[in-house]
Amino acid sequence: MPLDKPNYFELVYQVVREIPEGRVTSYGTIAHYLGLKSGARMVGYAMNAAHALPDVPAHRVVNRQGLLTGKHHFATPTLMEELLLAEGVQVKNDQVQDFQTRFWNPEIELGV
DNA sequence: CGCCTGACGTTGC
DNA sequence: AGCAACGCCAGGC
Repeated sequence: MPLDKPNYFELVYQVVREIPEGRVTSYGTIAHYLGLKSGARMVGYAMNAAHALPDVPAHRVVNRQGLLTGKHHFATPTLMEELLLAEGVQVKNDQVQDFQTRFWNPEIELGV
């Protein structure tokens, strides 16, 4: 793993990697957890590069609305939806159902 | 070296 | 309550 990239990406990867199956979280939450106040975009940006890493389930990371905003960046626009459905996450019209219930908070799950 | 874009979020109207 | 604009930061051209 080349350290040419900022630690950002690795930090994000670590958190995303800790996301349990059937659970989802938001970019802003990860950003806030890492201290990237308004770096929600950066998290999504990191996800873009994360597509190369197999242990980074980017499909479990959605926006604040629980909407699959990044599905278009996957191999296929339906892959993200498929993966979530395969994990038991109900997805309707590119939107995660029971998002609030499926929400995974790193600050709580990881113990801050 | 400077401008534009981008998997978001928040605030204002 | 819905829509628009701004802010933040990094990578690509």
